[in-house]
Amino acid sequence: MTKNKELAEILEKMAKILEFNGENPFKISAYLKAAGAIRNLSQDIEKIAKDERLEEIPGIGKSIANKIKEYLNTGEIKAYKKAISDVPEGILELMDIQGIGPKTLRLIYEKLHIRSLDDLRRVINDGSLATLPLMGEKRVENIKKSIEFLDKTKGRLLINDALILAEEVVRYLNKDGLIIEIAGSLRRRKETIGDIDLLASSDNKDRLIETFIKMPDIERVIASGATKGSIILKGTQVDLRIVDKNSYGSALQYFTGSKMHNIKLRKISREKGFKLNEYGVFDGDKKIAGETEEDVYNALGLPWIPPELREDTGEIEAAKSGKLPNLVKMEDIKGDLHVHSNYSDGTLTLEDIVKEASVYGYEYVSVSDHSQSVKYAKGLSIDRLKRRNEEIDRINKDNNKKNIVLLKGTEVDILRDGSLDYPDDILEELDIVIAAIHQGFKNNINERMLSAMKNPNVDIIAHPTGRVIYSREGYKMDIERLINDAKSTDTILEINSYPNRMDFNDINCKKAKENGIKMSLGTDTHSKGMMKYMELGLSIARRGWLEKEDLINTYPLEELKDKLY
DNA sequence: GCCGTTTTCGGCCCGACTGTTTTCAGTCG
Repeated sequence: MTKNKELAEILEKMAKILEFNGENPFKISAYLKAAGAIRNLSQDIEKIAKDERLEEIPGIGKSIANKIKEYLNTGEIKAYKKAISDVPEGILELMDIQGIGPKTLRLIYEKLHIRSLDDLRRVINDGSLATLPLMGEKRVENIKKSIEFLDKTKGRLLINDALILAEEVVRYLNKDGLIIEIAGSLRRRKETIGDIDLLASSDNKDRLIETFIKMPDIERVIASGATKGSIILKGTQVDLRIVDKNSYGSALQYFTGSKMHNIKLRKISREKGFKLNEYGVFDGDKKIAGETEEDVYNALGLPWIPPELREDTGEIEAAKSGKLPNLVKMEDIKGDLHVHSNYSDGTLTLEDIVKEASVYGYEYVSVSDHSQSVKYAKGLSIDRLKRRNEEIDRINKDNNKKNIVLLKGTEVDILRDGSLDYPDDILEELDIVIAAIHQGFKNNINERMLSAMKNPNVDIIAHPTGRVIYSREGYKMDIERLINDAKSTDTILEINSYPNRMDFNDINCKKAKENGIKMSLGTDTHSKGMMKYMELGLSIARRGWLEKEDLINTYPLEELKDKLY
């Protein structure tokens, strides 16, 4: 699906160029909408183009469809090539600076011949920026600070880091019976978060904003008004919005987004003759909903839609026709199928694992230690594996009354030649075999994974992910092919939710589901906090529209056994 | 540029905050 990504990026850049050229704003949003639609596609754009179905994608019409076809056929888009050649290199990145929009950019380009970030820094320092119309001391200062902020923060926060920061702020503000919660992309549980949005309801708005903008460790206050505050905290922008109780539901809906989801809802609202904003649903001057999110959706003739689905990727249509998925929930999860013990590189003893899992009410946990050749992760020799299994047997016997079963598992390495790191007779003795690559990242990843999947002892394939991989150059895996291979070999795909290893993301989940592939949630936990990681994994699954039956670790133990061996 | 149960043109979601100017344009989400 690399072409999907490339095309989405081109269309987004086109939108920026159009914006710089002061084109019709609706044309700009048309490009952005098309880009978003392609980015969220669970199908390969090349396949759709081949089937002549491009224009069936909402947001893609004749003109953009032709550009897509041109790109797929020739590798370039003439209109794009021309547009980009008319725009000075480096000017587009200036649009990422908070406080500089298209009008200002055009102005500084024409009056001061700014073409790069360095140019901009120069005119700030020599004072010429301040001489422009509508440009005063404060605006220059804000732009200066925004540049510093841009330099300092690289990219977006991973969801788990964003959650920790957001919860910190909520804890700090949450005094005096306040209603406060996380909204925005964090509530939708996106893998990465640009900024943190919080919504609150309070009798004393002024005092809450005051507390908010005076939090310790604040780097900068961007805005503070009567109902809204915006700060930079630890390199991340945090927005707080305060509304009255009777508008809380509509405000929560509004600030949860996504933008595209909201735009479509407003459209539906208009079609019904209503007006929808963050204060409620209005029929003329009469407010007909707003206190809860359910009310808002119901007023528009829709059932409540889970935040994780609100991306305008078909959820509104599904809601209309009563076909929303019944998303998998935490209470459906019967166990974790990928945990490391201190036999290999984890810190938890087998007893610790049982103890923690029993708190969550799990029925089983698979102990999936590394195999013998992964020396840096204390991979288990066959001897140590046997000893670990004996301990598991002992613990299971003792724990009968607790109803938790430890499964004998392994995360067996796929070696450089595609063979597995334990002989078949050893693998046969195990309950669950996960195969994964930890070495030879440059060589034939897909081929080696396929050969592992063909081994009847392999139940689950976990693909290489995360820090380990991204730090090695030349790593290349085709996830499209992985999904096809899993399908042809009837192998379960692991959704690995260890922080930073979430490249088997929601879009891939959706695609795998459409191909009828079963998946498993494996947290890859090495220390305390299994549940935290499981929640992350669950959010990927939910964003991928997965239902209970799509995940094998929602099965009770007996059914799981049938499924695996 | 896209779109259509007020269809092939004329719409396109809606409001808060800032800074500069004095009534509002620009930016953001």
